[in-house]
Amino acid sequence: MSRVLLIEDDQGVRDGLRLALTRQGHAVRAVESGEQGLAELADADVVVLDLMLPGIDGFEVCRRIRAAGNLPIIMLTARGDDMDVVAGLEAGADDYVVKPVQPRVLEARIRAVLRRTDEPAQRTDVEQYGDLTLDRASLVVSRNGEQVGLAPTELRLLLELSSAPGRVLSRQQLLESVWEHGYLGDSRLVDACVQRVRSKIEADPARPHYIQTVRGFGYRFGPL
Amino acid sequence: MSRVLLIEDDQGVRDGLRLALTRQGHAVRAVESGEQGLAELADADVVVLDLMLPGIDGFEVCRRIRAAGNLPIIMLTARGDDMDVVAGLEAGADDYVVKPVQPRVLEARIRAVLRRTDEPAQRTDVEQYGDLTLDRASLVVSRNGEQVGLAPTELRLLLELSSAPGRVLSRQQLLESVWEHGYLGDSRLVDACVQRVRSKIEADPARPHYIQTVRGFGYRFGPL
DNA sequence: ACCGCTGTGACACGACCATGACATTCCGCG
DNA sequence: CGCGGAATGTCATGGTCGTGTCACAGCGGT
Repeated sequence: MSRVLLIEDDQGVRDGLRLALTRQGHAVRAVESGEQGLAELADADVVVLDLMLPGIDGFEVCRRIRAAGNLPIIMLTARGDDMDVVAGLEAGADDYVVKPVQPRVLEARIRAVLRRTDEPAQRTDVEQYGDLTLDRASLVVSRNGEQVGLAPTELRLLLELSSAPGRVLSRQQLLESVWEHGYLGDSRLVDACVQRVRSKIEADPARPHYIQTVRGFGYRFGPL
Repeated sequence: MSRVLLIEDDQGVRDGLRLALTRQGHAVRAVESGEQGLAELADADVVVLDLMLPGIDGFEVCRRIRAAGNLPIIMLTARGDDMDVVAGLEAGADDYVVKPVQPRVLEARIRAVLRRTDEPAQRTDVEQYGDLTLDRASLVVSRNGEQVGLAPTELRLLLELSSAPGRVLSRQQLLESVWEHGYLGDSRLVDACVQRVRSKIEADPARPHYIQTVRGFGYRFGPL
C-alpha cells in the first residue's frame, strides 16, 4: 500500500510493528537510529518516529525531515504529557501517538495522514498472499516485508502461477507461457525453476506453502 | 489564524474551547448540533466534531462533511476505545482526540492538520524524490539544489520513467513513448540513454538509486 | 566549422539458465 | 509390508544471454 519508514530503537516494538504493518500491506523499512532513518527518507511515504532515540533524538530527526521535504511524520512515544504532545506537533509532526499503541490504531492514523498527503495515484497492483507480497507493477516480491531477489525466469514463473491461484498448470503450459518455446521433450527445467523459487519464497521448501506439487499434473499456486 | 467550526453539544465544553481557541487567534463558530454544523461548513477551515450529538450523530456528520468536500475534521470524544479511534479515522476524520483535552493540545493538533490541508494551495508541477527535484513545468531537474543539465531525449526518458514511479517499463514501451518509433530490432539505444541519465543524476552510477535495472524486464524509476 | 546530442556497434563481465546425472519421494501392486 | 518403477527434488556446470560501458560517427543547430 505504502512505504513506511519505522524509526524505533526498541527491537521488540520495532519487530512487532513491522510485522503488523507488513500484514496490512505496507512496505516497512525498520531502522533503529535517527541517522539510519535520515538516510532512508527517499524510500518512504510516511515516517513513524520514536522520540527516545540513541544519538540524535527524535525532535532533531523530525526537524531534519521537515527541512528535507514534506514527508509526513507520526511521532510514537511513551511520553504522553500535554507539553510533549504540543512540542511534538510544533516540531512538525503530523500526528502524535502514545505508546503502547494497537497496531491497527497506528495503521488507521497512517492512513488518515496519507489520505491528506498522498496523491490520487495510489499503487493498487499489489497482491497479498499470506506473508507474501506481490507487486505486478514494480515487479517486487517480498516476504514479511523483506524483499526477495528473483531471477527473471523465476519471476515470470511466479507471476504466471499466481495469476491463476488455485489452478493447476501443467509443465507444458508453463513452458509455453513462461519460456515461450512449447515443445521440449522431458526436461527437469520447470522443476528446477520451481525449486529455485521455492527456496527463495518458502519458509520450508520441503513443505511448500505457496507452490504446491500436484503429482502427475503440474503445479498449483496458492495457500489452500 | 483560521476559522474553526466547533460542533459540541455540551455547553460547558463548548464555551471553554471556544474561549481558548479564540485566545489563540482563531475565529471560532460554535454550534450544538450536527444540523447546525452542516449548515456552516462553507465558513470553516477546519471542523472540531464531537461524536455524541443529539439528532444526527458525529459519524454521520463526518461522512456528510467528507461527501461535501475535503474539509479537515478533528473528532473530539470521550470514547477512547481503540475500536472507536479506528472507526473514527476510517469514517474520514483527520485526527481523533479523547476528552478531556487541554486546549493547547487541541490547538496544536488543529495547526498540524491545517499545515497539511492548507498546502494544496502550493500545488505545483514540482516533484521531489529524495534529493532529486523535478519540475515538469519548467523542465528543470536539480539534485541537492544543483541544477542538472539533461539533453532533450534524456529529459524525456526521465520524465517518462518518473511519471510512473515504481512501475517497471520495458525497453519496448520506452521506445514507443520516448522515441516514438516502435520497432527497432535489438538496440542498446535505451540502455545507452539510461546510462547517460544515470551519470548525471546518480551519486554512484554503478549502484543507481533512481533508475533501477530490472533484469529481463526493463527499467524502473524510484527507490523501492 | 564547431560543438553537443544521438544512435550504433564492439567488447567485457557477470548472472542466469538449460542440461543431465543422481538422490529422494510417492504410489500401486504383489 | 516391502518392492519397484515412475515422478519429482536436488545439484553442479558450462554455455549463453542480458546489461554496462566505451568510443566513434552522423547530424543538426548556434
